[in-house]
Amino acid sequence: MPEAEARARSPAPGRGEDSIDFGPVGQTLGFLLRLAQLEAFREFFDAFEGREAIRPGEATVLLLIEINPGIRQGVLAKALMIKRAHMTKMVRAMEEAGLVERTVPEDDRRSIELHLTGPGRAQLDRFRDHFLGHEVGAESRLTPRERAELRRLLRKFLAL
Amino acid sequence: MPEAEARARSPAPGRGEDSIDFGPVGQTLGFLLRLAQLEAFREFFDAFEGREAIRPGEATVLLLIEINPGIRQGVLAKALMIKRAHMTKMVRAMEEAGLVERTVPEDDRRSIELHLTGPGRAQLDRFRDHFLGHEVGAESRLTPRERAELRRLLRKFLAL
DNA sequence: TATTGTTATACTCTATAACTATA
DNA sequence: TATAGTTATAGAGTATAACAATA
Repeated sequence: MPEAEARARSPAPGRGEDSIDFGPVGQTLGFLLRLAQLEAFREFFDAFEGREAIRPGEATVLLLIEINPGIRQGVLAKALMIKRAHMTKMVRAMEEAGLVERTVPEDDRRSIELHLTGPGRAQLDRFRDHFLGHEVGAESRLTPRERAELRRLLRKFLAL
Repeated sequence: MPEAEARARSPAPGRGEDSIDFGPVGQTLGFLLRLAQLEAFREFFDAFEGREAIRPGEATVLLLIEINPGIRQGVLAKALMIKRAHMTKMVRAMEEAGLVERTVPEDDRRSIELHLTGPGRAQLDRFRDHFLGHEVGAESRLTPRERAELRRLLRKFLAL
């Protein structure tokens, strides 16, 4: 395996043979949030390794449609902070895959309401527990109390 | 301005005329970190609006080279959790822009050490205060104490 | 054999703007 | 005149693999 990039499963980003001083950069929320998000997604992909390839974005969309049946595309896009153009492509692909259904409501025929199909529900059932149950950062670093506090602070930051 | 996407400067992601129930998804760290990072970057770009176009990634690289003179490309890439191939392109562009200098050390002639040039230092001086001084989430949502605790938890999560 | 940086390729994500159909 | 969704295009970012030089 001469060039497998090794998927650097090291616990710390910059700790190895060579260390690095992050200085004041390492105290800015923007920088910390970026690294933390990368680390969280890496843990996610490691956890789903070998299983069916479901991406965080698509999984989230399915879960949100399930819990908000008939939600409109634009509302979903705004909630996930992605552009409507991107949401269109995403939802279209999921429609072609037979996972979601798109219907035009009578009261506003410009918009499109989203519902899960049978297969969509079935796929959700397959990954929901694993997806929601996978606790990021559970590997010793943060205590359960700290994880809860981190969630609380992020939700307040986001005004969720 | 018929289609300016309005840069949705709303305080909350999903709060508007239409609301959305995030359900259990809104309690997962991965989801919260992703949204928080997007929000942080949006605040960053809003704050730098109109000023010279410096991107967070490049600014971070300059700041880290300044504080770790002679740091090798690979070490920098690992610390920032980006691939070496991407770091190559980034650093090459910055070299062409005259901001950094790349030298081959005697003890390991495979590697490349990075230093700031005069112009690189000058550009750093121009944005450093604004970049480091810009406090993400300062707009009322989190108290200074909460921001400090958030930073602490993220650093512990990242083992920084 | 392994590692550092490089190049090339492809795919995802994102940003922007113009377009349509509705409102 | 504005809005919801669409389409097209371009640009970042990222992943992957193969390669040369060096260790």
